[in-house]
Amino acid sequence: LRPEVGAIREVVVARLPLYIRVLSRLEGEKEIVSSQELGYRLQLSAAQIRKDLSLFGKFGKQGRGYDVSGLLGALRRIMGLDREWAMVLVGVGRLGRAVLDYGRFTRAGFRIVAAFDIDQALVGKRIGGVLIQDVTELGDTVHSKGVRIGIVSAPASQAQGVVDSMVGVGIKAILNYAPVAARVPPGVRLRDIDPVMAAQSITFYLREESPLEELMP
Amino acid sequence: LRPEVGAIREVVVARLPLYIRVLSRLEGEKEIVSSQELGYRLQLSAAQIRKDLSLFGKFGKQGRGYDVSGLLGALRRIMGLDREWAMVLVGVGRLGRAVLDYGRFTRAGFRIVAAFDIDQALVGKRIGGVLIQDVTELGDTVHSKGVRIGIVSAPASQAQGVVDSMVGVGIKAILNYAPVAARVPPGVRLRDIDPVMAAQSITFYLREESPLEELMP
DNA sequence: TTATGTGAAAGGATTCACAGCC
DNA sequence: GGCTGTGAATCCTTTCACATAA
Repeated sequence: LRPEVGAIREVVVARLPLYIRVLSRLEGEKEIVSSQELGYRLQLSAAQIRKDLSLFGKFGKQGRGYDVSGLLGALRRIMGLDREWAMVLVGVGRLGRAVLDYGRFTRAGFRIVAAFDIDQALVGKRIGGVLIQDVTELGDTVHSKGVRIGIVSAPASQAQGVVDSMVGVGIKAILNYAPVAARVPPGVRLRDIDPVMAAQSITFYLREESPLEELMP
Repeated sequence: LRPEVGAIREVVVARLPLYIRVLSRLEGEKEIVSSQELGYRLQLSAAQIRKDLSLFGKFGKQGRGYDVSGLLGALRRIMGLDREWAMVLVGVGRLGRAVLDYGRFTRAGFRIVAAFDIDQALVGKRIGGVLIQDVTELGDTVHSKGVRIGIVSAPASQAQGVVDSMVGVGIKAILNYAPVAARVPPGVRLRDIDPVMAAQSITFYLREESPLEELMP
């Protein structure tokens, strides 16, 4: 078993942070956990969890289960979460300020090291301890601080442009808060954060009135 | 072809809001769009889009494509987005206030009609025009206003309790901003909104240092 | 006895490829 | 010529079920 990053499927990678989240909560509470209990807590099957973990190694002991803090540490290392990650944020409007004020990134090891905007009234100020710079300085900061993750909190109309600039200066991973389907070249990863889409994906199940057939052309 | 809500797969339902998002942006810009162009903009295959849409009816014209506003309207009706949805929010801390201030829900047809907290210092105040009530009044408000969607913005330690209360008073869909794997009974839909997990799911691809093999037990 | 790790089987989702229509 | 709608084929994901180990 020689796992290559490319051999691990994206669905699996997306589940590991879930495992990390429950394990963190379990740590201190109990030493050992079974795939069954993890599955119960995450509403996943026990087999799924065992198979996911088996892609990266043999972490469990038969007849017992998994060592909570051992597994947690291993998953953190696998995901690259045993270090701090620097991020830059572009777009210091209302949304951008909320993101800067959001404490959970810091607690999880993600540090926003600089923020950018085109509005000269904002440039030079600090929000949540972060200096706001002019967007033209994006490249310099990204290079000098070795940043690889960007947060787009610009308005929708400017989001693609911001994404392009980030890609241009070498950013490899983007969290996009703008409600647009941005395009990125291969090799750059994009994650959309859009609470409205989450809400919209749920109303389908609430509209048991008017059956679908009536809506069909 | 008689589509039943239950026959439509969840992956498909999750994509429809994406289609709605591009179509809204396309509306006014052009009249007709092909599955090819939609696929290009969303980084999906044209076949995928045609197959998804075909589950709900024949919306396109061969040789031409899809009528942008016609398709947009149809998808909105299918998703139940041709009406306003009332929501309640529980947990008016920093995060809750940011959600209340976030204008996009309103613009998308989701109205937060009431907010709840246990902190008596907050009860009676208004944020973004929304009255903050004591949590004990949750049931009354949900019933009198016919609310079916809840937003959990309480601290992690209280999130499951809030979810349970919401379920108890008849809420059927929950947007969970708390970083916990909450459990809901069958029939209640839950969507997690967790920017930190989004960030964590991306670092795996950034850590090409230290190959996975070295991390294996 | 209990619970992992894992091939084999089943079940879903996506893509192919083409008939049919504009 | 161009593009949809759709069975068939492929690919991917999840579950089953059991040998294996503590």
